[in-house]
Amino acid sequence: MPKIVDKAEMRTTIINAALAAFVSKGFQHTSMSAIAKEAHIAKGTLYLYFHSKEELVEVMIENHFLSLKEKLSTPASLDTLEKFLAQLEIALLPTQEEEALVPIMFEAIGSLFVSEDFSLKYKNFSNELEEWYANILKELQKKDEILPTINPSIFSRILLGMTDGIIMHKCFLEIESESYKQMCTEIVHLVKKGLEKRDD
Amino acid sequence: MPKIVDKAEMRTTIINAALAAFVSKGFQHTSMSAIAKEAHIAKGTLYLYFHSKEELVEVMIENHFLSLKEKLSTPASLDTLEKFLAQLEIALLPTQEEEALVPIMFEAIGSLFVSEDFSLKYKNFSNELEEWYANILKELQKKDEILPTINPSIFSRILLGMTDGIIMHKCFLEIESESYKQMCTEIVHLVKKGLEKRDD
Amino acid sequence: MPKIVDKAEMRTTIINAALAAFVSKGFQHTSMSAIAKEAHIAKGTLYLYFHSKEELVEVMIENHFLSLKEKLSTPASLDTLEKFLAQLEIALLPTQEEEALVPIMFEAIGSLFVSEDFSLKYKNFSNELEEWYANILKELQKKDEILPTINPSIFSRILLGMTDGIIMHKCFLEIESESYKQMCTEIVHLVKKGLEKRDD
Amino acid sequence: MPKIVDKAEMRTTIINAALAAFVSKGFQHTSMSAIAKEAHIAKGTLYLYFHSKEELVEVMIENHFLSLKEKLSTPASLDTLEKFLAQLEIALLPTQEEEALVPIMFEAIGSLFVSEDFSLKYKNFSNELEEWYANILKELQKKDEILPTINPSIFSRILLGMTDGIIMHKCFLEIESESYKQMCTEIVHLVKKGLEKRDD
DNA sequence: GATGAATGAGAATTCATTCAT
DNA sequence: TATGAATGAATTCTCATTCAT
Repeated sequence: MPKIVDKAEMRTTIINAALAAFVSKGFQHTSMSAIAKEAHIAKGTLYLYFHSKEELVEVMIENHFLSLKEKLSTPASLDTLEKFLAQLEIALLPTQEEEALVPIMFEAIGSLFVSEDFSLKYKNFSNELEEWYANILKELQKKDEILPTINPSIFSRILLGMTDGIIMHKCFLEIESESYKQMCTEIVHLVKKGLEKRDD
Repeated sequence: MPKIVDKAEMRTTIINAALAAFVSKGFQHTSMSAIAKEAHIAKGTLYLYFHSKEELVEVMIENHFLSLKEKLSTPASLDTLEKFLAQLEIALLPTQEEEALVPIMFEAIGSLFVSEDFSLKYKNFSNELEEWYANILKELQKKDEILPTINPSIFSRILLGMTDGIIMHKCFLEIESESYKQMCTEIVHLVKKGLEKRDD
Repeated sequence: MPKIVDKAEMRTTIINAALAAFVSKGFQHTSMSAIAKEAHIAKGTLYLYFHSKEELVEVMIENHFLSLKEKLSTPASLDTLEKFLAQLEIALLPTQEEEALVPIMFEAIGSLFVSEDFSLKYKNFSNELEEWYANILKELQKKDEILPTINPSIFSRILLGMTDGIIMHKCFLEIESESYKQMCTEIVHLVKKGLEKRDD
Repeated sequence: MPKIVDKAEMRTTIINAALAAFVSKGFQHTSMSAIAKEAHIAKGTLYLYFHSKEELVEVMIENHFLSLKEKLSTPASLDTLEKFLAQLEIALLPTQEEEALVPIMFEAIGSLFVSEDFSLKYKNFSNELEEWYANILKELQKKDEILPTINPSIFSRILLGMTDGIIMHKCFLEIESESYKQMCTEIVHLVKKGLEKRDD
């Protein structure tokens, strides 16, 4: 009688364990053994759920992408500049978990980028985000909430790059919480000025 | 007398070879053997110039930092908002070499960040840049070129994070040249709006 | 379930293989690869049982110490000078295995002696042996079997040094069996003269 | 115009440097580089005087043997038991330099013993010593100074082994000076009893 | 399904020796 | 002669992956 195991649940457990291990030792210095130990399973069992270390980390990153997407409201609900800016501010605040993930992500992504496959996924994800932002901006333009001269696609890319850069600095440089809040406020202010119609 | 070698030149040669190897295979998948081969020297020779792979990559990154610093004009010469914005635009355009370095940097930095030593260096470099930006902004405020309400330190951090993020996206996502130019123009425009006094 | 292995047995197997390899090539000229080959296991497997070459040789030496100790009778049973001398004669006759070990021991011990840790263990073992001998001598003095003027501790150290030296010469110089027997007889005789009361 | 260098002197200098280096780091952990540095010459220069590390250490050991031989008085001068015993006592007291050499010797000898050539030399040296001792004992027997029943050859081997063993213990076990003196006295006493005619 | 012992390719690093200058 | 840069074989050790139980 085989044990009934929820495969998906087990994968999640393993990914969380892997994440915990990566956070404390870094990606490349964490062995599959260490991950197994952290997950309280045997090394061999790991391979029943992930065929390789690479797959494991790819799924982990994909999950991270998905969770980021889930944080995004539906475009429809962001129908005013104010709401959009509020969303931006949220995007700038990583949860503690995300924050821990960032250095790992960089290390892992760097090493995964040799794979054409992975970099494609990454680009797709980025494009999805860009579209999401662009759609919102287009809607806001239709509603005359923001400058009509803005190129939604270009501006979206800027927002994405900027957000990632700011978060990255926060995570790598351990910017203190108070300063970071000011930075966020200022960024929102900056974007507001950039988008809003002058003569309001 | 033994062969006379310009030690510094040799180090540069090796670093370039390493960079080339890293670019084609990624940092952690590049062995010291491969670097030696790329540099057309023996494995042992490598160790005459760098005591470890870690040292090699650290020096490589430090060199990158230095070359970034050298790109910065002296603060004194940036005495108008226009000049400052021109500098910003330059900062957003990585040379081809820098562009290749970026993914490597992330992979390596991720793995080096476990070392207290390295992360300190990184923070120091970041702080230097911040100061550099902040000094310019203060000068511009004195000269009444930009809004007095701006907090130079906070705004500098934003510029740094933003710049890094935009460049990172360019490098990882292979944004096409034309779009990227538009992004740069738009960013400069955005920053201009954020800094300049409205009622000019 | 994975293969069930008697860990202790495997360690013994490996140690024997290592010993065989050391005997034919010397300690420092024997690589871990060679030991693995001799033990008919993979290099990696070796490291499942011993974390380093140093640990392997330390355990090997410790085992040797233990087997030497086990050769010693209980002090209580050596209650006459004759019995004591018989024990001494036994101590002078290394088994074939021990004989092979001796040159290895010297080479390894020489190189291990840089480690404070190891030299401490070695001294402790030596001290134990000294105490063992000294206790016997004290008992024999109590029983008026030997000269009361003998200093048990000093005499024990002499016996230990002498024994080691004689065995060492046997092993390094390949003294022929017949001569060696005569040497042992003579030594026992010498010690007897040194210990016994003249006017018996 | 070539520098005039006394080849023999240079070899001595190098050997002393090597010895110093070996003492502080052990034989196998001392590289030729380190020896060169200690001798204040270049690595390449080392090879002008010794063709290999092995040759260097062999010469070093041979020198040690020679200096030991030189410590021996001429047999003719040891014409009484008392004089012989005095010589024995001297043989038991290594100079500070010799003492440092002993652990090195063991490590090096162990590793050199794989070479048939070297072990032969070692045996020859040992045989020479044995003969030297045996000759003295024979002379003493002729002069009726010691027991005629003693086998000079066998007894010599015992003395040699014993001496080496005692010195070895002193060097490895760091026996304190006072105890060691007592041991020496006791050994001399022991040998005296073993050799002298009872009814004196 | 689960286990963890076994594997062996491959990594970083060392160092005796050579050789161009 | 003297030098020390260059070499590359050899070494120790790691770890992703496999597989017998």
